[in-house]
Amino acid sequence: MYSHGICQEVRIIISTAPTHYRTSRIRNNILDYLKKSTAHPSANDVHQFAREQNPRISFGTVYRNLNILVDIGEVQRLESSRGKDRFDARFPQHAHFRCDTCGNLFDLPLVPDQLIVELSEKTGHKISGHNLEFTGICSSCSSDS
Amino acid sequence: MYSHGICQEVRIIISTAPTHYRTSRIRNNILDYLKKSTAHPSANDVHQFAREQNPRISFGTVYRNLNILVDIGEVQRLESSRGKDRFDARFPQHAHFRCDTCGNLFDLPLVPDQLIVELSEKTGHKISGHNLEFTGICSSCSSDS
DNA sequence: CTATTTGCAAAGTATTTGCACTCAA
DNA sequence: TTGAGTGCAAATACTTTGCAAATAG
Repeated sequence: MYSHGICQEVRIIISTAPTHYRTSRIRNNILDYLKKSTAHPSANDVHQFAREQNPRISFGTVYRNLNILVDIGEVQRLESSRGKDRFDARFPQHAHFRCDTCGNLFDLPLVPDQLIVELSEKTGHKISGHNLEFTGICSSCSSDS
Repeated sequence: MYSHGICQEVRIIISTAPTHYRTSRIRNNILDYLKKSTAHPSANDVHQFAREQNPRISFGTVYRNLNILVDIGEVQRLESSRGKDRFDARFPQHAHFRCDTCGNLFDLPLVPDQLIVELSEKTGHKISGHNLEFTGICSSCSSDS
């Protein structure tokens, strides 16, 4: 250990998160895409879309932007996808159904607001988000058999 | 490409899954542990528990057994955990609440049977499973502040 | 005996991160 | 000019898999 005098470099990093967000064309494009899409795209889907406009856009950028959009509440992250998150920017929020056979993700006509009020009252927890997924066999797959 | 005569080795593997399951002490222990636990253990938790009894039990074995238990319906896999699955063997099934502050997972008094009947009727999908998670700040964390 | 289960280590998959550079405000 | 955004590649975290040895029925 060397010491050349009494000066030392001291770095204290409190937080690496930005204090505010700037506008970014990529982020806006991603949000538009998610708002228009009904397919609940995965990060990979978003990446492919973004590359159609600018082939140099990287996975890192896609993931960072998706995390920011989730962070600021513009996008809902659907975590139930067995190792692959999906994203949904369409409101009002709703629940989803995943078909075990074809893998498709469908919207369900379940608006959880009332449930949330009831559960908050019963438990005392402040509920601010949800991730509601049902699974089974979709109507199309079950009529095929 | 070489051909030494007309004989070829042909392997057709239809499925690698066993035709039935044997009893396994490890698997039974894991199931007992999950039935008794209220903490919604992760695969890592299960591994640690299993190693208390036999330190040589590997992650592969734990994951394989958890997958089998989910497969045969003894255990519910909670996928909403941001990269880390958790497991629950307590029935009747229920919904969960995850605290964004302390990270704990709580049970919610929501029995989805009625919901499932309604949604099946409305959509025509055959709903057989679910993964219902709400998020926010738990009562304990919100009273701390 | 025969197919399942296991330990071990290596591979796989989805996501995050460090760094230097670019860009918006 | 300053801090946020980006591309790239490497790192991380969790889970699965191939193989030979052990084990249940």
